[in-house]
Amino acid sequence: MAEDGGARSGRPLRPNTLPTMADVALLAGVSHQTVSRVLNGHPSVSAATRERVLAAVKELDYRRNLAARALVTRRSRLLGVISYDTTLYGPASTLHGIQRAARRAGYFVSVASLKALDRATISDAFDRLAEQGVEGLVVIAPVHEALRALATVTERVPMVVVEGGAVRGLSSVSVDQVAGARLATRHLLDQGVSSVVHVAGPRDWPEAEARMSGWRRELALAGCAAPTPLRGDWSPASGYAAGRRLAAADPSVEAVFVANDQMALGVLWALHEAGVRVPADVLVVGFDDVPEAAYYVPPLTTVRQDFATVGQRSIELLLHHIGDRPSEPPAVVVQPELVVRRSSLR
Amino acid sequence: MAEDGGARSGRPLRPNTLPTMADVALLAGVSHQTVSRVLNGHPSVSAATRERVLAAVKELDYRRNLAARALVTRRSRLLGVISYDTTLYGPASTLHGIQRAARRAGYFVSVASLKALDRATISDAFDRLAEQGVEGLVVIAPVHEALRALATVTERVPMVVVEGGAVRGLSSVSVDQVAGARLATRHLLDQGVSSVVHVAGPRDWPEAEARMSGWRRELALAGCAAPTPLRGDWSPASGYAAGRRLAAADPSVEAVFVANDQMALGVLWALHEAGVRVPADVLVVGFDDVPEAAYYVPPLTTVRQDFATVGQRSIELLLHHIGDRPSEPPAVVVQPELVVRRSSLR
DNA sequence: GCAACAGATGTGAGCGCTAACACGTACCGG
DNA sequence: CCGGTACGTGTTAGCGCTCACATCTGTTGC
Repeated sequence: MAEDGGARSGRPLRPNTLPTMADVALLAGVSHQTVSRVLNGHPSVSAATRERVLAAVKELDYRRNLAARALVTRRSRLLGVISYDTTLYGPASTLHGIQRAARRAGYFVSVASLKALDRATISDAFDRLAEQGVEGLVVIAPVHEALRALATVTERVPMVVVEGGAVRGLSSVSVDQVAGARLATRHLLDQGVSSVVHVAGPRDWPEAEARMSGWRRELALAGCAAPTPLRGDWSPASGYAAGRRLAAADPSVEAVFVANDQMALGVLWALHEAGVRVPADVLVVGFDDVPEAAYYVPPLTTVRQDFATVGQRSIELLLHHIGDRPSEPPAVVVQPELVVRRSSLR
Repeated sequence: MAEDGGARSGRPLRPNTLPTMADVALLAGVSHQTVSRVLNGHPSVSAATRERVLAAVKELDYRRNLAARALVTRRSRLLGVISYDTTLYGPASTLHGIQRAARRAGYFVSVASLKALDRATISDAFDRLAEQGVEGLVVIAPVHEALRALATVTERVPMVVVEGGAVRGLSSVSVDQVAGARLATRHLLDQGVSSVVHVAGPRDWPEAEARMSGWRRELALAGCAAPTPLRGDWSPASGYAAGRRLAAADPSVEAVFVANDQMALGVLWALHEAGVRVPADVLVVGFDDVPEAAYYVPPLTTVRQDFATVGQRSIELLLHHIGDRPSEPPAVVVQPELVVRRSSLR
């Protein structure tokens, strides 16, 4: 065991350079090809040779040069991810799921985290990933514009779109936003309210649109007219603004379905500030189930999205594409789940 | 302009293969070396030739093969990041800062996001990054154990540690946790309370220890005895548990300094549930300034850590190391900032 | 008018690895 | 006892690129 990190016992061919297969081969008294075979788990290597090679690898602290490997195999073992603002809980969790699934499958992940979603930015991100030789692409593209930009990328790289709504020809993974919104709205109606107000996400976001349409559908089913939704931008600040308008304008509001938890937090605070009690006076439901939602004041009823599963499924789908399986399920839909807490219980 | 993505006009040497420099060279009527020069911005290329080459590049939709480039230059232009749970706000923001700074400097980033911080996991992550040929490493290592594991990695890869406290020989970037904690404690004392209780983070986290010692120091300066701190694990749930104990045990508690915002959220809810009013009965201060903190009930006074700057500085420091500048500042300290909101104002 | 030079371009080698094939040696049946 | 068939191992070529150097212009100085 080479526990003394200071003294390298092997004599590399050239100093000041990382050891190569040739160095290992020399030390083990075999050819570099045999070293390669050992490292790649090729069957036809005798146990004794394998031992000797592994010992040499350990002694030299040798590690393969993946660039050289990629060059000759024409496979980078790299997957690319294009994502919007990985600081947010949703994308961050999805990305985490992607990373884990990719690693399990023996792939690396290269991430391009964008601040904007215009065509130039996306195309630049794509170029960077293409140069790295990514074998496939996951696009966490929550905005219509991004998908339009992507459509102009006429590359032959397998691609999976996450949370972008349906796109012609592209396979996608997403949470059933409409179903989630209906769950939330239905739940509020079940509490006996006569209607439900909606604080929506920004236009141009398919997720926001889908949640809105689910809310509309469920209200229609219950025979309620849908009031004009308020618009936010996902931020707590915008939720706060919406909450203030709600509290000021209309004392008849009985229930609010907010398009995400962060905005719901803003709404809760605005209502609290205005002396409106939740849930006694108004019921509130959010969307996402961020880890903090259970400790909001009051604990927030919300729709849980399993981002980890979304990430995992997107990699599974992508790997199928890379494997050239001809016809795969073009779309994977993950079902959301209503998590009931006090904010919606009378 | 090749606006029609469907028709590739160039005739690659081999079909079914991405175009290479040779293909571009052929089309432009120059040598592959000239293509290389154009792409690398080498000065001695005539304007006319450059134009022709760029046109060929565009027509073939050519992109460099970075693996081949890395092989010959012996530079991967890749930086590695080892981080703990990139789902959390702090690491996610830091990572984002790192990515941006790295990209600006022309580097790619490969991330190993760990779920555990034992030696085996860290060493595995290190192996994966080393195989990729990372030129430097940023370790977001919030736990003593990780640093110990890292110390056994006897590699010659430049390394910067983020938020790990001081480590012998390793340069580091961190927020001045002690100063932040003192700011928070001082502020509470300034409100006229006679003492401050602390809900601390887990043992083995240097950040938690530093915040605790800052709190101790400031209390000592004010001549107060420091009560035994409560321990949490950073989660809202653990904050809630601490809050309940606080509310139940001691009606004399006037102020609480909580080691992070998530736990503070749990504390706030526990106090609310117990009928303890914040800030009327008890003052609360958190740490981090997550985006939601301004909308907690009540809005939370907290200590802002500029994670983006931390990420950026860590890359700057790392690049200095890679550039073989002999003696760089071994440690960069970013100053935190107190953000006063209602939870701490009588 | 020719050496000296600078700028623009081409040529060859080789980075570290894997794929394909060639080459042993041992063991089998006829 | 020889051809076949394993199996283990070595040899060679080449992935796509950049580096060092060679070459080939055209321009300048004396």
